[in-house]
Amino acid sequence: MLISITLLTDQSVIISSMLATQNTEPPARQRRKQARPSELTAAALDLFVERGFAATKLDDIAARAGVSKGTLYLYFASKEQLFKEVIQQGIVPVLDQGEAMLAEHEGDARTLLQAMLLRWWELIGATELAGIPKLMIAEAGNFPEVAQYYFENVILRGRGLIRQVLERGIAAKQFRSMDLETAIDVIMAPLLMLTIWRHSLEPSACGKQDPATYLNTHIDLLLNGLLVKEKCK
Amino acid sequence: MLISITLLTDQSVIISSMLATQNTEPPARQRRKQARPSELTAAALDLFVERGFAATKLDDIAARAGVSKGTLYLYFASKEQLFKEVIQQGIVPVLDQGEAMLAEHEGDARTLLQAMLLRWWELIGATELAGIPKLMIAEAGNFPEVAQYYFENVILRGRGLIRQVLERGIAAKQFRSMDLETAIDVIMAPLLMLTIWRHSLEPSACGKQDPATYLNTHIDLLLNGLLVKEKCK
Amino acid sequence: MLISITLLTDQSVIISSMLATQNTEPPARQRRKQARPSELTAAALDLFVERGFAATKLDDIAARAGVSKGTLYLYFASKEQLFKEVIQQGIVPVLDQGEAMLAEHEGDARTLLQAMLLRWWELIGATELAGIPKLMIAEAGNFPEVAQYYFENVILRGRGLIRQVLERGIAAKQFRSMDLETAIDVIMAPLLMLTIWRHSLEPSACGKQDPATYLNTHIDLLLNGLLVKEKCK
Amino acid sequence: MLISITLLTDQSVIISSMLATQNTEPPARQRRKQARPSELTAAALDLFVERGFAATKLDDIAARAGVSKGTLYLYFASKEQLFKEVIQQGIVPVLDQGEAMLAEHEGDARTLLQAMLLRWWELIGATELAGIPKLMIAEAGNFPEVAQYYFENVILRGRGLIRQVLERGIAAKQFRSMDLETAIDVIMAPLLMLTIWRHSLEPSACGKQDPATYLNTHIDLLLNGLLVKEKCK
DNA sequence: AATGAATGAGCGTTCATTCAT
DNA sequence: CATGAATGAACGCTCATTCAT
Repeated sequence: MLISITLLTDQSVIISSMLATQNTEPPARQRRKQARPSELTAAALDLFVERGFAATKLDDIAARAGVSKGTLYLYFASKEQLFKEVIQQGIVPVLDQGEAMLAEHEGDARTLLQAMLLRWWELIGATELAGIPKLMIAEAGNFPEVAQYYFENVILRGRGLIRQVLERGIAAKQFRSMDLETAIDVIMAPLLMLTIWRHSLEPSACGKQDPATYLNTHIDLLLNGLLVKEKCK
Repeated sequence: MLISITLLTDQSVIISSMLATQNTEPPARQRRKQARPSELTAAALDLFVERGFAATKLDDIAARAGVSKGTLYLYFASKEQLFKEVIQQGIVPVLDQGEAMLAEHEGDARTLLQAMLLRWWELIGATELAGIPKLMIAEAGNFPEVAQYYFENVILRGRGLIRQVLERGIAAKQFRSMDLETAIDVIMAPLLMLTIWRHSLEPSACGKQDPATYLNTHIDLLLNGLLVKEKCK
Repeated sequence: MLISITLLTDQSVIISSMLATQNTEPPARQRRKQARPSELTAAALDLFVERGFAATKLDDIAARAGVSKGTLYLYFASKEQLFKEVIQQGIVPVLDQGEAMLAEHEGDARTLLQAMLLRWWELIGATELAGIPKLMIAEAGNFPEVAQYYFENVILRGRGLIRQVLERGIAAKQFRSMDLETAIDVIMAPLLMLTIWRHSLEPSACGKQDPATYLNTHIDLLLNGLLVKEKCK
Repeated sequence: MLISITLLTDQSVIISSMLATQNTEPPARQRRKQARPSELTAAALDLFVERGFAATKLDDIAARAGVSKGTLYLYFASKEQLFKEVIQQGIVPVLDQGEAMLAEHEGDARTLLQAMLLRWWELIGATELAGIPKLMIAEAGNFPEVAQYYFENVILRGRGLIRQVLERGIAAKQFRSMDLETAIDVIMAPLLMLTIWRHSLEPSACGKQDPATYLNTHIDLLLNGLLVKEKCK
């Protein structure tokens, strides 16, 4: 446990530094035609997350992106199509990175699990992509086709990553044997809730502690549990 | 752990029986005047959860409730007012029960924590109220006033219940010392995610294990952690 | 020819009196629900004829009918559906009358032909229905389905009426033998052009003679031809 | 009549040969600068006739002409201006030819009338210009200024041509005396209806006889009438 | 109380027109 | 000359809200 605490402390530093690394601007101005679609989806993502699909007006998306309403239709056939591309183009690339990371990683399962959760925070939780889970949850009922896509290409793949880590740890007798699927839920739920929270009720709440502490405590609890360990005499 | 397992097994039975206890029909037909408003909010809740506030038409709510569209305006001044009452009347009463339960409970913190989570499932997770968290998350951005109300009267009070249990357990040296607020998050997040999941992506997903197993595993992991305990020689 | 002239003179009187018999108002005010659709299609017909389908705005139709734009959608699912009903409900009933008339008529073919053309003028040419041929011509390319319907239920049936009269006259040696289909065209074209003219270029033209004279001259030319008859010595 | 029949047979040959003389391609590729405007109006005419003015998009015109949408504005100040030029440049030159033909023609009125109607078919009815009457009819209400122009420069001049022929025939005792204006209508209506028909409902209709037969029968009926001539003993 | 016909402001979408390249 | 990205006014259609019955 002492090691663990020390490690966690170190990670706090790492996480904090990660949080500062965001939004590097594109270098020059050869934008327009190429950059436009992602500018538009970025604006749309913000507003869809903030207000939901139906309550977001195309005028507002266009205004936020600094274009006129008609311009949206040069790039997306409809509001619904815009929604689909917001989801698809937004988060799928991240999964590729995650799977690459798992493949190349060496080392014990515990360290790997920590690294992956931190990486998730770095690539999703701390970026604007963090709004997608809330958005997808809110709109799944209205876009079952997109929900299906999201389930297969984001959720299943993401769970697969965690599952492999847990299996590796159980095989190495590092982790207890457990119901894998539920364990994945328990691991991811606090992280997802954090991103959901930040895009929903947090503005109506009072103070909130920093994510670094949150992640550390979550990982600590996850690894060691709530109960006081029996003393070894 | 052996004790724990036994207990969990027992709880499975309890939970399973709880899951069967739902949807008790109102006894007779003295409805109309008194029951109307709650029939309308019930219909509205279903549709708001399924489609979101903006995408739900008053026609559909009226149709589901079996009345005409104009009738809604005999009971609610506007669609927004209907939304507010759906939230307020839906979930606040449950908190009263929870606080009463905590006040009268005696016994060790571990048992109390288990009992409260099971009770939460019984009163919220297994009922139609389980849709409210998803709904509130989705609409908080559009109804900050309702979000504020929800935060103060549902979230803060609910967290207070868990916090007291944790404090009791820490004081009795049954629980480790930890960051309380994060611990509350970690405890509640999987349960909340379960209800959210059921009202969003689950229809697009394949099979899902039963909630009893889920709750048991969650509590087990929560209490004991992921790591293999060091052997005591 | 002397007989013919006398007859034509009489017909002028008949035609003139026919022209005065129009638009008898409905007696009472049990209208609303029943009368609304036909009020709306009447307003739509006027504007569709005047401006064409695409150039007619729903606002204008609603304004002319004295209702709001939304009201149109209580009776017609779309602008296109409104167009279809304007055509179908407008002119098909008239064909029923025409076929009934033919069935009961006795007498020589020449008189019957004259009577039918006059009847056509009375029921179509002199009413607001006269706008439908122009409308259908202008929009056939955009609504092939409606055009198909119009062809089968209006044009074919109408031509059938004329064809029977011609066949009756040829059998009785009253009419010359001729290519029937072309003869039908030649008979109807001036009448159709008259209605088309009145709903298109007439407002841009100067004076125009009265329809009674027009019909008389047309029938006279039709029956006797342009050439001076060779004297019989 | 025998003479007449023989003549008509000859005319069938003439007409048939005329029908084959269409769509002569421009010889070489000195196009671009000079030919552009007429390429654009030709494309516009096709689409205006097929769909009407309002329902024709500039994109479609540009696409059919093989240019970009912006290019249209290098030659026409607006869509409305394009419409005007389609009408004006399309049909006015033909009237010049007609008037020239009348001036130089010698011979009896009957032959002249036949020749003029055949010529009309050759220059208008059998070419793409045949779409203009339908177009003008459909859009007169929306473009009164163009309608006025069309009336004065096409209709009045065209009627004048026929009127002179009729007057010549009446003066020569070849034609009966009649109401001239109505006679012009009766003569032209079947021809106009033929062109209108071909650009509107014909695609929705079944088979159609050939124009040569149609013209012959029309002229025969026009000259001799429907009634059986009284036998001369 | 309950209805449902009527309303009209508002939104998604289209398309004639402009203009920088 | 020619392009095509961008615009914004306008239109079809929706739906929360009202009110006469």
